[in-house]
Amino acid sequence: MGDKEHITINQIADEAQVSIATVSRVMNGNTSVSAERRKRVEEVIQKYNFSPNALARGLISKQTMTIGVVLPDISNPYFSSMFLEIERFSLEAGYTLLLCNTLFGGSSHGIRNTRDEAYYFQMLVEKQVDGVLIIGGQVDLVTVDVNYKQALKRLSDQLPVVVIGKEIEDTNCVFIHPETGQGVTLAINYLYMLGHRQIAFVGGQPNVTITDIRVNAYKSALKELGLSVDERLISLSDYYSKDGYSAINTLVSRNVPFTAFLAINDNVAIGSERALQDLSIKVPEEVAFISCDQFENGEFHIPRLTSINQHHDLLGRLVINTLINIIGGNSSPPKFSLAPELVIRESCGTHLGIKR
Amino acid sequence: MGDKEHITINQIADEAQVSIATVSRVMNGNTSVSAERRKRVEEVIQKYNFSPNALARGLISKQTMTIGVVLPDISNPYFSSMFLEIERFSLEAGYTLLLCNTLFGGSSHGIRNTRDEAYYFQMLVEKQVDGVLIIGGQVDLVTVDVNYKQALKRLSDQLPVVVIGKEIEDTNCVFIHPETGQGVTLAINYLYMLGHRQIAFVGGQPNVTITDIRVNAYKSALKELGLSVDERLISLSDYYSKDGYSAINTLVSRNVPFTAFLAINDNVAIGSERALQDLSIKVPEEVAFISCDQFENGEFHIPRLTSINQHHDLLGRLVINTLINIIGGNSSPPKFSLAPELVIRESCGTHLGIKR
DNA sequence: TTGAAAGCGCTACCAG
DNA sequence: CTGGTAGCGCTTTCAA
Repeated sequence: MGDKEHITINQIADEAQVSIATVSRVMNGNTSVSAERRKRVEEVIQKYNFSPNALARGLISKQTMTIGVVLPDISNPYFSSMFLEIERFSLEAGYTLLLCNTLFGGSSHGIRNTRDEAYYFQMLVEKQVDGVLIIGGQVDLVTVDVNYKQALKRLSDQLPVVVIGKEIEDTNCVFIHPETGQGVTLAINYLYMLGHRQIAFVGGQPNVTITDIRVNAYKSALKELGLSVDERLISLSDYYSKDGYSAINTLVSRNVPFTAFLAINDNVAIGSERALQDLSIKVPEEVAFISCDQFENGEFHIPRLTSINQHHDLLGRLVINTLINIIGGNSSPPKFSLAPELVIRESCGTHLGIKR
Repeated sequence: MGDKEHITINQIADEAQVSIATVSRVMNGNTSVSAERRKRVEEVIQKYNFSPNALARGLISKQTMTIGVVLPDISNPYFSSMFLEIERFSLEAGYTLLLCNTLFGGSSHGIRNTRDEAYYFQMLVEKQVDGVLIIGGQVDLVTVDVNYKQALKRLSDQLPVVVIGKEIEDTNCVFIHPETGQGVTLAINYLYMLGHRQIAFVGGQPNVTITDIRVNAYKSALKELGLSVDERLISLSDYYSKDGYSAINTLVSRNVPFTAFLAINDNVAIGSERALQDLSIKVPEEVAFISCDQFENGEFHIPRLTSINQHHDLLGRLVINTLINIIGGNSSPPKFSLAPELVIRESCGTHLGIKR
C-alpha cells in the first residue's frame, strides 16, 4: 500500500513555531525572513527530510516543471541518443521528463500499443506538463491523419508544443525540420566518385516524410550526375535490422544489378549486410554501402560503417532549448543549421585517408 | 508563453447548469446522476474538450498515476527494451512514466549528469509519484555507497520502491534479483563441449554486481569442468562496444592464449570482435565467443551472435507488475524464475543444428 | 439524485 | 519581518 507517511508544510511550521507562510518563504529562498527563524525552519526541514508537494505547488504556480516527450520507440538508437541529450538539458533547467513511447508502426520488438497518440496528448494535458516535445510518429507521415491533426491542434492550443518534423498547418506547434536530404546528396556524390553507377536505396517506411525526402534527394542527386533513376532499385521497408534484411532480399530478387546502396540508417545497413552475406555477395568488394543515419556502434562494425552523421544530439539540444524558451516566454525563432557530415569508414571499400 | 487558456470544472458546471459536484460525478463514472444531467454535462465536456486537472485531483486522491523509472542509460539496449515492456504494462494500468537517466558511470556517449540519484529521488517524491522502479545504477555496486543507501532508504520510506538488483538491507524496497550466473554456466559448458579449454571473460565494469556474479559463475563453471582459472584471462572494462574493443586489446597484450571468450553483452561482443579483426585474429575460426546478454541486433551480425537470452522483457513485465501490485495494496511476493536460454547461432563457429 | 462546503498542501497577497 | 487568509481545481462527505 502507498500508505507511507507524508510530512506537510503545516507540521514543519508547527514544530518550528512559525507560520506556514514563513516556511514557504524559506523554501523559496525569499529573503524576508530573519536569520534566526530561517535557521530554525531549515533545521526542522532537515530533520524530517521534508519535500514540498509539487502538486499543491503546481496548482498555484501553474507550472509543474515537467515536460512530455512523445516518440515512437525509445529502443531505436535514433531516439534514445536524442532523448539523452534532451534530458541532460532539461535537468539543468530543472525539468523532468514524461516519456511516451507510442510504438507507432510497431517497434523492433513487434510490440504495439493499445493507445494512440491522442491518448497520450490528453494525459499530458491532464498532468499539466509545461510543454510537449514530439519526435516522430504520426507527424512524420507524408499525409497526416485527420484525427491526429485534430488531436495535435488541441494539444498545441493548450500548451507549448515543439515538434521535430515538417510543418503541419492549422496547429500552434513550433516545427523544427532539419534538412535530411543534404546528407544523401553527399553520399551519392561520394559513391559516384568511387565509380559506382548503379546505386540502390534500401529501407525506410514508405509514406514517411524522412523516407520520402531521402528518396527524393537520392533521385535528384542521381539525375544531377546524369544517371538514370530506376524505381526497381528502390526497396523500402522499415527502420530496423530485420527490415534491411528483407529489403535487400526484395531488391536482389528484382534482378537489377547494383554495385552500391544507401541504407536509411545503421540498423538497416546491418540487416542489409547480413542479407548480402547470406546471398554470398561480398561487402564491400561487390557491393559498397553508406548509411544515411549514424548510430552508436557503426565504428565497431565489420566493415566499419561509412555513414552520415546527422548530429542528432545537437538537434535534441536545439529542440529542448527551443521548448524551454517558449515555456519561459521567449519565443526565439529557432535558427539553426545542422550540416550533415559524411563519416568515411570502410563500408565503401576504401579509406581514402579522408578519415576524420 | 505557457499562457494558453485552461477550462476548469467550474466553467463546465456553469455552462451545464449543474453543480461542480455533478460534473465530478459524471467524470468519475459515478452512477448517481440522472440521465438527463449526465448527458448535458457530457456534451459540455465534449464541446470544450475539457480535461480535469490531475494536480488538483492528485492532491485529494493521493495518487498521481505516475511512476518514476530510474535507470543509468536508456540508450543501452538492455534498459530500453525493458523500459518498453514496462511502459506497455503501465499504460494498461493507467500509469505514466517519468524517466530518469542517471548516466551512472557515463553513457556510451560519454555524457555525464551533474545530478546524482539522490536528486532524482527527491524530485520523484516531490512530484508525488505513486511508486518508483530502480533498474541498475548505484544499486548495482558490489559495495553500495553510504549516501546512496541513505537516499534509497528515505525514498523507500516515503513510497513503494521496487529495485532490480540484490538486496540492500535497511531499506524498504522490494528487491527482484534475477539469476544471472546460470547463463554463464550454460555458455561455458557449451564452449567446453566444443573443445575450448582456454576461455576468457571480457567486458563489464569491475565492482558491479552483475559483473561480479558472472565472473564468479565463470570461475565456478571452469573449476566444475576441471579447468584452472587464470586471472589474466579476465579483462573487465565496461558495457559498451568501445569497452569490448579495449578489453580485448588488454587481454591480447597479456599474451595468454585463449580460444574462446565470454562477452558480458552483445555490445561488448561487437567491440571485441572488431578488436580481434584489427589484430588479424579470425572469428570464429581462431577465437569463438558467446555473449552473456542478448540484444536486438545480434541475429543480424556477422557472424550471427551466439548469446544468452536473459528474458529482459519478462523481467520488465515482472517488476512493473510487482510495483503496481504494491501500489494497489497487494503485496504479492514476487515469485518467478527466468531461466536463461542459450541461443546458439554462429559466433562459436558451428551451427550444431540445435538452432531454436 | 443533487448541491453546498470542507478541505488536499501550497503560494502570494495583505495587514500589521 | 511576520502571520492570516484567500484561493489553485478537484473529490467527497453531508444534508436536503
